[in-house]
Amino acid sequence: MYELPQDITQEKPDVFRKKCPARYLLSRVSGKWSMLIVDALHNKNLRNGELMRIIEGISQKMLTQTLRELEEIQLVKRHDMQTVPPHVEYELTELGKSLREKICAMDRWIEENMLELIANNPSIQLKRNKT
Amino acid sequence: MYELPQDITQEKPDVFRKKCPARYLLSRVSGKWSMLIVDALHNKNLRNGELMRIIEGISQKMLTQTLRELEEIQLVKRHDMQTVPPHVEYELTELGKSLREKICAMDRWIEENMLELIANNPSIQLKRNKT
DNA sequence: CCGTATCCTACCAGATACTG
DNA sequence: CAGTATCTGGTAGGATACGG
Repeated sequence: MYELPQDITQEKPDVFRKKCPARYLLSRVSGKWSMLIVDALHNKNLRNGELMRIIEGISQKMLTQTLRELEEIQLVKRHDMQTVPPHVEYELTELGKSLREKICAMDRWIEENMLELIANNPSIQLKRNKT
Repeated sequence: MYELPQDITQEKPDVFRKKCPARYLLSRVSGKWSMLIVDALHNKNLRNGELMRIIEGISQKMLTQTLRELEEIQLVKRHDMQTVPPHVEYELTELGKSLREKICAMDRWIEENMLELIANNPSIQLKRNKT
């Protein structure tokens, strides 16, 4: 899906090109958990447990893993208070806050158009994933 | 990830709730191929082969599969011209065009901020997926 | 040209148990 | 509280071959 480009700086960013870093970033950002985490962090910093409670169905493993990935691409900042018991907060970076606008727009759009999207589609109401 | 709600109509759409259809729709829409296909269909109808050429790296299987899923949730309309050789076009529905705005906003944002996102991250430049 | 049908594999992600 | 570590199965998705 994503291959190393010859020279990143001289390449025009383009999600349609499989060798472009933009494609890799899209796959990271568009993940379901990524979008939900960024959405959840909209107005305040949240702790591990708070995120677990807000995002129903996410596992501890996927939460941690996704947070680390979001940190890596500069969207989330991790604040470890170095206390006992541990207190860690996650915060959106400026870049993250900027992206959040786009993600929230999508999430809210989906919620607003939910009934229309599943209209005449009894099959969707039958689909269920485990967990 | 997604479970059947007791009664869809009386439920407030909420992507954070795992039993809400909005969660299922998000997972469909946020898929990497889904977003690229909707993005690609922005200003004109496209044929199977054209989509294959525009979206580098997508397989025939995933293209067809994703198009069928987008059809199912009323985002894409399939036009079979019933000719020999076959001529099939894909078009965004009104709902699809509405969503396209949100998706394009995300894609363009990623492209514009690509260099900043991978800054200080030589590791990302080393990551590569097969294909 | 526009697909379907199989087969097969990697890895995504859940379950569970353990730690500072 | 906020994580790691390990095991495992399911499935996303690639490769290939065939068909109208």
